[in-house]
Amino acid sequence: MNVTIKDVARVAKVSVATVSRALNGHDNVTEAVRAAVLKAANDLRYTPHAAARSLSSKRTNTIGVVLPDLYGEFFSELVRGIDQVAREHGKYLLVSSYHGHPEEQGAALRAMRGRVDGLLVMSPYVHESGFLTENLSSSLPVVLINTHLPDSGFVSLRIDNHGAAVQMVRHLVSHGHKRIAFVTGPEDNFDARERLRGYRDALAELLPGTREWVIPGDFGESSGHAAGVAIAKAKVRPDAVFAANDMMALGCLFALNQASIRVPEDIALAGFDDIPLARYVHPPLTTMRVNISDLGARALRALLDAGSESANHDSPIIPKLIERASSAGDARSSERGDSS
Amino acid sequence: MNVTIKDVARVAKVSVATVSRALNGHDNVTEAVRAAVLKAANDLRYTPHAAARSLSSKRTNTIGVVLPDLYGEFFSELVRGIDQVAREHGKYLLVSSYHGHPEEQGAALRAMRGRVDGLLVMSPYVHESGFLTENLSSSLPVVLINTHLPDSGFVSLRIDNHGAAVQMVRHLVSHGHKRIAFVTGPEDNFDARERLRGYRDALAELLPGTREWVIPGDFGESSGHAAGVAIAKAKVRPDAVFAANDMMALGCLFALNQASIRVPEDIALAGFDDIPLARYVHPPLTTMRVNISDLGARALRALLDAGSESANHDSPIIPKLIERASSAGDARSSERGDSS
DNA sequence: TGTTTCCCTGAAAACGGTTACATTCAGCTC
DNA sequence: GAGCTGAATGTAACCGTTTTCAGGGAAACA
Repeated sequence: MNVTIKDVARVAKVSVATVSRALNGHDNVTEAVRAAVLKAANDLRYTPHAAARSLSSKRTNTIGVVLPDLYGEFFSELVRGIDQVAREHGKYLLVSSYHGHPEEQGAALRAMRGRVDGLLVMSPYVHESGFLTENLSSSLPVVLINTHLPDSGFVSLRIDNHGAAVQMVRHLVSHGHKRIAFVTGPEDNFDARERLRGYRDALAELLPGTREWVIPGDFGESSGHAAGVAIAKAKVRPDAVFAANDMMALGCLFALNQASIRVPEDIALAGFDDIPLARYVHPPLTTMRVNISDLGARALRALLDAGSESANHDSPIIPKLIERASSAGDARSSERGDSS
Repeated sequence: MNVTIKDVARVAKVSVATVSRALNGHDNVTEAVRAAVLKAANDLRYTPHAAARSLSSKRTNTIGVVLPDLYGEFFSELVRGIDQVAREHGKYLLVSSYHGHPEEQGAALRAMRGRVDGLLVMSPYVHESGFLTENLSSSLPVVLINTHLPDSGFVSLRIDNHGAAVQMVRHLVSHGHKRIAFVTGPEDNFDARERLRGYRDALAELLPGTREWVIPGDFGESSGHAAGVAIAKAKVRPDAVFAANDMMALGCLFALNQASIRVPEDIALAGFDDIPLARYVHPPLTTMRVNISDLGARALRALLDAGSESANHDSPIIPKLIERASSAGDARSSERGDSS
């Protein structure tokens, strides 16, 4: 059996209430008594039982993080940002993933009851919004990350995918490209949709009358490769290809290489995300950098701020254009790694 | 206020004890009653309060994961493996990081009391073993990951860094290389030490009489770059460079490129880890692949198996040699990405 | 029909804290 | 010195479950 608050009380010769007060830093405790309690607690190597504490105090000091997948750079960066803020505030992180299945997500969300003080939820699947609202109805404070859930009333942090896509198209156009193809992400992914929408809007604005050129993709490298093959085979090729994420851009790059199409001389190429790989491939990839750890950090701050509505959490994260050789006029000017 | 078991009991017109039994699948409950309880619970959208439950049942269904850093590929892969097994067993993951400071690690470990049923701990810092044993003394089952803690009695999963380094040196030697330099990792890192030891042992065995050539590094890309610069400046250059991890190998590669030293024609290069980047650089990097998610999965399985000592968790994870162009005799034979 | 057995159900005691409320006691005031 | 005040401490209720124990009723048996 583990040592409980009663043991500490007995050793310190005070009541459990006093022990509780002393350890929690309440001010209505004599210094002498507090010292005695602390000493006893130390001697006994006492650690409060978290479950008991949260049962009576209704606080867990734990934040639930529910993500669609614990995979890859995006996830680790997001968690890193969240973790940083969490440790600043002495909070714990209960992470949970659901693999696409909405029921699983619902179960994960519901099981958080009594475990956490608040919830960080990311759900980029467009069709799941129903499930989401249904399972979030509880009284827990929630902050949504990159999740499309209009009029839900939840605080929601998002990336300005639309604006970033516009920015990228603008960049390509400014380099003289006219026929710009776009490789899409999964249809049910909100980010992918927004990027596509940005591409379309920018095209309409900057190159009125141009026909859009949309190639389906799924965010995977191989779908990018397929897109590249399709482009290589096309009678009329685009001047530039804008892929909805970097992995597809890389797949596309390989396909173009195989077809002996030079990047950027023959076709310019751009991606989205700025994954670490992007700067290392040849030519280095022009892309939109998203500060993911910042997204996570902001999300948790917003959650902890709940109540004080002062902060304007609604301003989206603005990705930053990272201009590298894959879209440059001069392919020789390559960017090197961080070690320079 | 949230709906409690009492509400369910009232609606189902039974006692709370019966509700508890019915919901937990005990067999001493009439089917009719169970159905009524389930219906009531469903209607009320009842979810048991986790803290209360674990207070009385002494089980939390949560596993604590204490890692040195929530950063990068290693972390996300490890957690992915752990998460997979966790969801298979309906467990939750409470993750916590400590940033180098041993006291922080101790605090993180102690604070897990009453929160988790078991602990997965990774602590690659050699000097921390004292703190570790001190804070792990609790009655929690623990599995160590890649942590050097001799004779502690804890189950410990590890990567065979020594054997893998030997394997790599053997590979380099078999390609005719005689002067093989080694770029080390941080001194207080156990993996780094083991790899260095493997390099030394292999050298002594395969090339007796050869002097070792050890260049300090810290696992960061820039230290690899520095090592490359040093090598480029050396009067007598090595035939091959074996870096204790891939990031340093990449840094080294850039430095060699800058110095117009060709890889692998002039100097062969090898890394360790097989990070995704490794196959994309030019030339693709020969390295040792470590199945990190498997490491995580095995660790959690070992933890859940605690008691049934049948499984032999002591067999280390054996990394696999991934032979790519950076160490090949013929630099032209390059390996492409996954999309092929 | 009376007794025994067994199964289902309910009452209540944990679990380990926090906290509202009661109590005590020292220090003041008059 | 009695009465008052307020701070320090103790007592006990409560948080929402699980689980032990006891009770009650039906089925089985004589």
